[in-house]
Amino acid sequence: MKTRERILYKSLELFNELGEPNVTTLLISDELEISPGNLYYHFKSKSDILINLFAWYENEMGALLEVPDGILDIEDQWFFLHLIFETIAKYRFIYNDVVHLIKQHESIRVRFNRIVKKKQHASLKILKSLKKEERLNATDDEIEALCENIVQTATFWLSYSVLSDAQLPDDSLARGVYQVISLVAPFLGKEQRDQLNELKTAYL
Amino acid sequence: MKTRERILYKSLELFNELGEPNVTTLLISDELEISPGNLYYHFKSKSDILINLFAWYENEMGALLEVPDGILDIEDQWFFLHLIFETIAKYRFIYNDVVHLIKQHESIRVRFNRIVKKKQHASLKILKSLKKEERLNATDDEIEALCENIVQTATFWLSYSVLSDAQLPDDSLARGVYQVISLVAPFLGKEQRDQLNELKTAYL
DNA sequence: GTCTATAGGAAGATAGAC
DNA sequence: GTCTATCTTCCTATAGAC
Repeated sequence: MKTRERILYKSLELFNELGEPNVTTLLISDELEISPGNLYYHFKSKSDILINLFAWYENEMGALLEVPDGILDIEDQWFFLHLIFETIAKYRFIYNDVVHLIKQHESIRVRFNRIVKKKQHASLKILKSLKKEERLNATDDEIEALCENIVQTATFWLSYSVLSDAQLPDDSLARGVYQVISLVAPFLGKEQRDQLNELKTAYL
Repeated sequence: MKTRERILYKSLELFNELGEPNVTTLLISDELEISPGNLYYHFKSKSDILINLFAWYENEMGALLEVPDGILDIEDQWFFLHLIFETIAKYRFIYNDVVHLIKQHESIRVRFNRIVKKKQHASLKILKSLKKEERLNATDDEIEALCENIVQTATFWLSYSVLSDAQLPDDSLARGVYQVISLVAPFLGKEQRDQLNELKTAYL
């Protein structure tokens, strides 16, 4: 692996573990056993590293959010949400720091906002096709509020779960998925609510 | 107002506006037109200021969470939640920074966690009495998941709403209250769902 | 591409006079 | 209680040799 890439991977690891503001360029270079000067040969600033990592995240999450066409079964939703949560976990420093990140980098505010909009759009799409298929029983107002709650929960579940347990426990992804589906469940038919319970016992 | 108090109020204001890590002791003293030395006469460190503000928050939120006995009507819930959201808004630097705050101050982790537990306990209490009165129709599993979602939404709604709008808009508190009640609504009877819609048109 | 050395600056905190 | 002056430390970033 080229040095440039090694720097990015190590930064991601350290940002996630310690939070971006607590990771110095010196720490990154130390951990990689290269000189700080070398790091600055590859990146002109610490922000530069951050922006590059954000671009990674943006691409991965963006790609995921393209596909939610024809996701109808609870199991498909479970799987889809799990992929979303994995991506969030992979770049959790962004989520833990959002408010600061967007305050300090206007460009990130715009781009992160675009992702949030895409998430809302994806959930709306799924909910509307569920309604069309008469599997979901909800008014338009209810769907709108539900949509916001889904995205909000997906966005901050991991931050929330860190509050109780210092470490990120293994099952907290599955738990997040379960929480999101619980939001939709009361609007579903009996059959699908039972299916959710099965999934719960299987994964939690 | 004594200098000590003025420092705390100004710090709270600046922490909320800029985020705690971006507020220096020099900035605080500048804004108050006192010397940095004077600030350090009253507080032995920046953390010391933070811990004091956290204690304020802890007291106010703790007091609020003592009372949710006999809250049954949607309107009472609306009012109660509004008080909660106001307190969160007042100390929003804590919520925007939770993950860092608890990583850097173990004592805050424990204390914030205690508040979260109290919040869960309060919602559980309300939900259980609603069920007992047969106004709420949900299984124990559903109530448990609902409870988590309520607290999660209440905790991070403000951070979430900052993502789309740079400023905190006036109605975002009411919007947060509405989102939380929307979580409960599908488990309520028709009469109370209508009541929620009335409240929505009244406040949003 | 990589190193060493160091500039330049900001932030937290203290000493001592008034 | 409050001020000025200053110390120390830490961090980002650059210069210049190899």
